[in-house]
Amino acid sequence: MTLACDTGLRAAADAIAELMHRHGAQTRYGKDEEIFAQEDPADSVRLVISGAVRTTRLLGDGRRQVGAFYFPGELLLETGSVHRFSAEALCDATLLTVRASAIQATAGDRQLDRAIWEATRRELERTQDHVLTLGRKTACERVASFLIGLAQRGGADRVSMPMSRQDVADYLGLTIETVSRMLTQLQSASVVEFDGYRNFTVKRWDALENLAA
Amino acid sequence: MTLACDTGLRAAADAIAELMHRHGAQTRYGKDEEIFAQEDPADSVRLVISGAVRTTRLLGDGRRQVGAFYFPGELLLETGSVHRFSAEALCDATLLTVRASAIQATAGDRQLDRAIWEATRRELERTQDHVLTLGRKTACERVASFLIGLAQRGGADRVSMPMSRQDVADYLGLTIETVSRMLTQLQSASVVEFDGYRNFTVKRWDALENLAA
DNA sequence: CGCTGGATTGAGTCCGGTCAAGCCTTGTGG
DNA sequence: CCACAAGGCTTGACCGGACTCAATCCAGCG
Repeated sequence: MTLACDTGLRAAADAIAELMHRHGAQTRYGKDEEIFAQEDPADSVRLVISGAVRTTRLLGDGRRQVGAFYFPGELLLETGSVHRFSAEALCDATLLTVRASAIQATAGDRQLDRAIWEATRRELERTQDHVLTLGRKTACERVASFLIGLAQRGGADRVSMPMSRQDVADYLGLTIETVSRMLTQLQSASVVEFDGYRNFTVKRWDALENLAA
Repeated sequence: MTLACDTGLRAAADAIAELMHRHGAQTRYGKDEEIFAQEDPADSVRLVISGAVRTTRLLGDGRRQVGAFYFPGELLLETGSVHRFSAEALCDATLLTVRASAIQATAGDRQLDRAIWEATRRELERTQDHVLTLGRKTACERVASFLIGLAQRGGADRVSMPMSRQDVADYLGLTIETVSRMLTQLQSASVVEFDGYRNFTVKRWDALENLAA
């Protein structure tokens, strides 16, 4: 578990994927099915195989904040002993779950430590970016940043957006109406083009990146 | 070093404090002096001895987001190879700095790994709370949450608030005017009482916690 | 087809931002 | 020790971006 330096990172990622496939149990979840709940004991690491997942927290009066979205190949891990978020499947999804005890049983494997460390580090960096977005960006900039994030992770030209407008709103600290208006606006400006509610293509990358600030 | 109460955690915290005192170089920084800059190589871990520190990020057009504040006993570590934030002293401050290479030289010390891991875990959790605050809380709730955080870390009855209104605003995603109005409001409601700009006492804890949501 | 629930669109409101004085501490120099 | 300057903080008036409420649209599905 070392701070800097990227050598061996790929190997670490492979190590955990391999370990998870060896020790993990594969589970299918239906749309909106709960994967774990807030306050549940956090004793597992999960790898998304297919589909997508959101993590959420609730405020006493029902206000909801989406913490993050997870796509295939990404690790869903909570670092404490109790879940601070709940997690639900955005759409039908398959996850590979490994109990922390199984991981500890292989303790001494530095590559594994390394992989979990790297996942946590990435999570922290993503969360820090999220703070900047929520703290200092306008509605339009938030939506643009969000679309960029999706498009970058998607890889393909036509980007799939499996979450609802409500999920996007709760992720960006906005309302569904505002999200909808901004998407319409971006489309009118020919920056992106939607086909259906859940798929879009980036038409003008430079414009989108400018709008994201 | 005030990490939680887990077994061995205290020991881990002590381990890093001890290591830092053994290998670290103590440096003094004046008010607003830069400790490290965004984009600088991140090759050190720092322990705050006295004073306080803020980390900040800038958007292209000058909008500023404060990532976090660090007080004595807290570790200031950036997990990647390059700083994603800059750090400045809030007031005159003393820090103990250890190069990552010195830490790697003692690799094999699991307690040390553990301490850095715990610090990162805490950082992630604090950042996640920050996201909830920025995404879903009102101005008043944000300020109340912030005061609670300060008061809890301070310990004493009379809480010191070493950062400026601008720092608070940039931390909470508000303007100095709004922060000021909320503080006035909380004081009018006898929830807190300020003496001077930089010190306050919590008068009604229950009310403050209610207001923080 | 018609139903249903999510998404869009519109009108009006309000919270927090902006702009502009004015105040208060703190610090400096006489 | 006081006077004064300067910068940070507060307060007020006004504005505007995002929220609220409500009507309508439309894609997906039975």
